[in-house]
Amino acid sequence: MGLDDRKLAVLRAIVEDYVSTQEPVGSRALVERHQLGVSPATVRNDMAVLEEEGYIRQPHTSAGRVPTDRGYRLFVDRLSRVKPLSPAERRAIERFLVGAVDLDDVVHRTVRLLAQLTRQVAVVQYPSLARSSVRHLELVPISTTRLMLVMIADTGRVEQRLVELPGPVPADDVFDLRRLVNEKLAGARLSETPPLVQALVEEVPSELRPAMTTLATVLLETLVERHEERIALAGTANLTRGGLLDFQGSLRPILEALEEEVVLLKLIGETEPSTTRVLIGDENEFDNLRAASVVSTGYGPGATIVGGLGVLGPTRMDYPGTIATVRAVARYVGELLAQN
Amino acid sequence: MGLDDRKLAVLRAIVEDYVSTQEPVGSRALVERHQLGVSPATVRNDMAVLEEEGYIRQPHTSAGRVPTDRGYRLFVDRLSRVKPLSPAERRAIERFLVGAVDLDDVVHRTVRLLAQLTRQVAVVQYPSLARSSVRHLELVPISTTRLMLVMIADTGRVEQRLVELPGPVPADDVFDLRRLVNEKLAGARLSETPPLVQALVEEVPSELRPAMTTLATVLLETLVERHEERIALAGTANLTRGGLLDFQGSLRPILEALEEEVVLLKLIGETEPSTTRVLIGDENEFDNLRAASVVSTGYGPGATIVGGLGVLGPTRMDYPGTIATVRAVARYVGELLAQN
DNA sequence: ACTGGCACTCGTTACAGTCGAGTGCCAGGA
DNA sequence: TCCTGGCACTCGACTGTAACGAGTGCCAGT
Repeated sequence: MGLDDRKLAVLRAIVEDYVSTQEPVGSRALVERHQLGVSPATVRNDMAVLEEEGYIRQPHTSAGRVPTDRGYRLFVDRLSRVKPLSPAERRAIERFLVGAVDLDDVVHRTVRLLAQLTRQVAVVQYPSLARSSVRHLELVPISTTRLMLVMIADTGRVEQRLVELPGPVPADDVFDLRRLVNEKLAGARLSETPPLVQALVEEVPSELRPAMTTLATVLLETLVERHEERIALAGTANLTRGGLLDFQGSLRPILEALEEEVVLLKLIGETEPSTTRVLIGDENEFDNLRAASVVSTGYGPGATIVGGLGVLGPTRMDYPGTIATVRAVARYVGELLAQN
Repeated sequence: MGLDDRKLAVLRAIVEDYVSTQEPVGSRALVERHQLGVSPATVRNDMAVLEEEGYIRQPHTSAGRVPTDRGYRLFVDRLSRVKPLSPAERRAIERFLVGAVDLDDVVHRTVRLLAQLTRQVAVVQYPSLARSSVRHLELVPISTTRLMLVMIADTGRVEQRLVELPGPVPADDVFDLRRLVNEKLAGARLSETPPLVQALVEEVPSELRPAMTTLATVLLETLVERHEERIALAGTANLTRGGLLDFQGSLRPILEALEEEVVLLKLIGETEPSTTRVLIGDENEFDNLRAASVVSTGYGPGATIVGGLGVLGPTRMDYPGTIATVRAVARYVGELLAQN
C-alpha cells in the first residue's frame, strides 16, 4: 500500500515518458532521463510494486511498463504540476476569439481553437437553453394558418419552429398573441416557462384560445423538450495522430460515439460547477470510449455556467497541458459572453 | 481502342466482383461467377487489353485485376444498370422524413438517413441563401444600442446577427426601421438585395440614417457575404468500414477534408441542375480525397434547386445503388420542402 | 536498503523455403 | 480470325528457424 515518494516519482516519470514517446518505458531509460538518483535495479523493484498495485502494467513479459487507467488517475490527482500556457498559446486564444460576430461564430471559433491547441477532438456545447432566459419571442406569419416562432435567448441562442395553426388567424390576432406571449414569458428562465405557458392558455381571450393552444404546445416542445442542446465538434482528424496505436487499432467506436449528441452531452455537460473534470479510460460510462479520456469544464459569463466544453483524446494524453488549455479557453469564452 | 461488347462485359464483371469482395479478381473466378461463355484464357486476353487501355490494373504481378478510376468512370457512364430501391428502403425513407418539424430537423434527419442507407459519409447542404428569398426581417432590441437582426428565408432558413448601433435608438425608430426594411426587402431574392439595401440607406429619413447605415452593413454581411452556406455531416464512422483497405490505410486526409466546409461545398454544391454527379478518385480537385468518390445531386421543392446533398465513400463503392439512393432521398426531401 | 550481475522471457527481425493464385504466351483447333 | 487448353513463370502470402536484444526478476553482496 505504502507508496513512498520515490515510487510516486517513478510513476510520474513513467507517465511523462510514455506520453511523450508512446513506447513502453524500461528501467534503464527511466534513470537516464530523470534524475532519480538510484540504479535501474531499484527502479525495477519499485515498478514491481507499482504493477502489483495496478498503476502500471507490462504489455508483454519482456517489455517496459505502461501506465494503467488507474495510474493516470493517480498522476492527474496527485502528481501533475500545473503547466502554464505559453505566451504563444495565450496570443492564439486572444487572436482567435476577437472578431466573433455572433453566438454561432463564437462556438465555431472556440471549438476549432480547442482542437488546434490540444491537437485533439474538441467539443463545445452551445449555451444550454435550460440555463437561459427568454429575451424575446417573435411570431412571423408565413401564411394565414402558419407561423414561424422564433425564440431569442439571453445567451444569444436563437431557436425557431414552424407552427401549424388549427385555422386561419388574422394579422391583428397574431399581433396580440405576440404581445401576450412576450409579456408573460420575456425574462423568464426557460426552465420555469411550463407553468407560465399553461397560465397563458387559460388567460387568453376566447377567440385566441385555439391558436394559443397549439402555439403553447409548440412553445413547450421548443423551449423545453426538443433539441434543447446543441453541440459543435472539431478536430476528428486528430484521432489519427499517433497512428493506430491509440484506440487499440480502430477508430470505429470512437467515431460512432462522437456522432451521438447524447453521448457528447453526457461527457462534457457540466456537473459540478467550475471544476475541470477528467474522465480516464473506462471511468466514463460508454463502452465505445474505453480507450479514450475526456477533459471538460463549464463556461459562462462571470461565475454562472451556461454550458460545457472539453476535448477527447487517447488515455495517453498530456493531461497537465490539456487541462490548462481547456481551462484557459473556457475562461476566455466566458469573458467574451459577458461582453454581450 | 476498340472495346467490343465482351470486353465491356468483362470490365463490368470485374467492377461488380471487386466491389462486393474487395479482392483483386482473377480470370477463373470471373468465368465461374458470370456467364461469359468463354474460357479464362480468353478473358485474360481481354483483361490484357483493358489493362493496356488503363481501365484495370494489377496490384502486383501475380494478383488479379482491380479497376482503376478510369475503369469506374467507364462503368458508371456506360455499364451500370439502374438499381431500383428495395421496398424496405422506400419505406425507410418515408418513415424517416415524416414528422420533421423544422428545417434543422429535416436536414439532420436527411443526413442521417443518407448515411444509414448508403453506409457511407453523408453530406447535406442547407438550402442555399443565394437561392432563397427574404420572407421576413425582424429587429429585436437587446439594449438601446443593440439589436438582434433575424432573417427568415422562404426556404425555412433563419439567420441572426447582433447589430451594434452607433448610438441609442428609441423603440419607435426601431419599429420604423423594421417596417422600412421589410417593405423594401421582403420577397426579394437574397442575391438581389445589395442594391435594394443601398437604396434603403439613401431613402431613409435623416434621423434614422446612422442606425440604418450600420444596419445595412450587417445586412449585407449576413445576407450575402458571411456564413452563407451551412452543412450537415453524418456517418463518419462508416469510413472505417472495410478495414484500412480503402483509403490506402489512413483516414487522416479524409477526416481533414471533411472538416473544411469549403471543401464539402465544392463537392456537393450543385452545378448543373438535376443531374447526379459522380466524382471518382482523382477527378475531384482535392489531394486529400484522391482515394474517395463522391456522389451528389441537387434538391429543392419542385423543379428548382436550393441546395446539394450527397455521399462520400471509397472509390470501391456500389455506384448504381448509391446513385439510386442519393437520387431518391433528394426527391423526397424536395417534396418535403415543397409542402412548406 | 540499494546495487551489480546473471539467467530468462519473449517480441522483433531476417532469411529461406513452400505454396498457390494468377498471369502471359503459344500452338492447335473451330 | 478468334478461341482454347496447356505450360512455364512470377511473386505475394505464409511457415519455420535462428539470432538479437530490450527488459525483467531474483539473488548475493555491500
